[in-house]
Amino acid sequence: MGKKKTTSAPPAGPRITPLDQLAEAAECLRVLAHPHRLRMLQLVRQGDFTVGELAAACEIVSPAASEHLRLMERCGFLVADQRGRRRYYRLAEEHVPHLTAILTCIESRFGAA
Amino acid sequence: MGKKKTTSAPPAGPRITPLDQLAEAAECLRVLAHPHRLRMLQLVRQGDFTVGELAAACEIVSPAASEHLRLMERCGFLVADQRGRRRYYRLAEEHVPHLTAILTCIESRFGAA
DNA sequence: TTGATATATCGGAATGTGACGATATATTGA
DNA sequence: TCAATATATCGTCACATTCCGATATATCAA
Repeated sequence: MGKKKTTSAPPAGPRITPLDQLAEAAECLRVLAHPHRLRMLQLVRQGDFTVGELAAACEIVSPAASEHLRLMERCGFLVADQRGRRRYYRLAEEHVPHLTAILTCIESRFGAA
Repeated sequence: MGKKKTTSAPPAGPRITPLDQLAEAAECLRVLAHPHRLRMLQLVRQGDFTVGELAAACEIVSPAASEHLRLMERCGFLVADQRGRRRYYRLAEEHVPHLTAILTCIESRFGAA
């Protein structure tokens, strides 16, 4: 039972995260936990899209898409710039790695055409 | 479509997932989207734990922990075996890769002691 | 200007979730 | 057997979310 310590073993600590940090993480996950929002994220990963385009891709009306997009903008996942009467959404740079990780995980499990 | 976009991207498939699959994915994410459940998953990644141990680690009462654990068991994330009056939970083998990916993502963003 | 388009916002109904307390069941140990 | 422990279940309540329809605002096109 002597703990044989190999070189460069990862930190053996129990790797737990404070509960208030996990609460933040859970909030982020709740934002992701919606089929239309997931599809919107899949799309904006590949370029800019307008509210109407994303609504059509999700087969929902624009007002509904607008709310989903604003939610994701408020929590920092998306950024938008307005050009004329259109509003173009794209992924926020800082979240690209995390969102990519999660979307890749989902696609590996549920497939992507 | 935005014409200012540099459309040099190859016409690779838009990598979208059918909405009903995304609905399943969203359900899974909703299960994960809770601070106590996230901590439970962090713990059971490192071995088996009883309901009471997980409740203590989350600073909640056992009945609450019991419900969270049963939810994660029903959706396939956890498996349990009963030994005496204790019930030991651990990660379901088939979900280890996906859960590891997501927990790693969370820990990289929110830290883990 | 007028009319059409794109997006945003509001109100309300339906639904679901989580916390909580109380109780129930089962197993161990004395 | 009895009492204590470990876990499960139930009922209820407060709260948030989602969807829908209607309306509001802003911008473009003619």
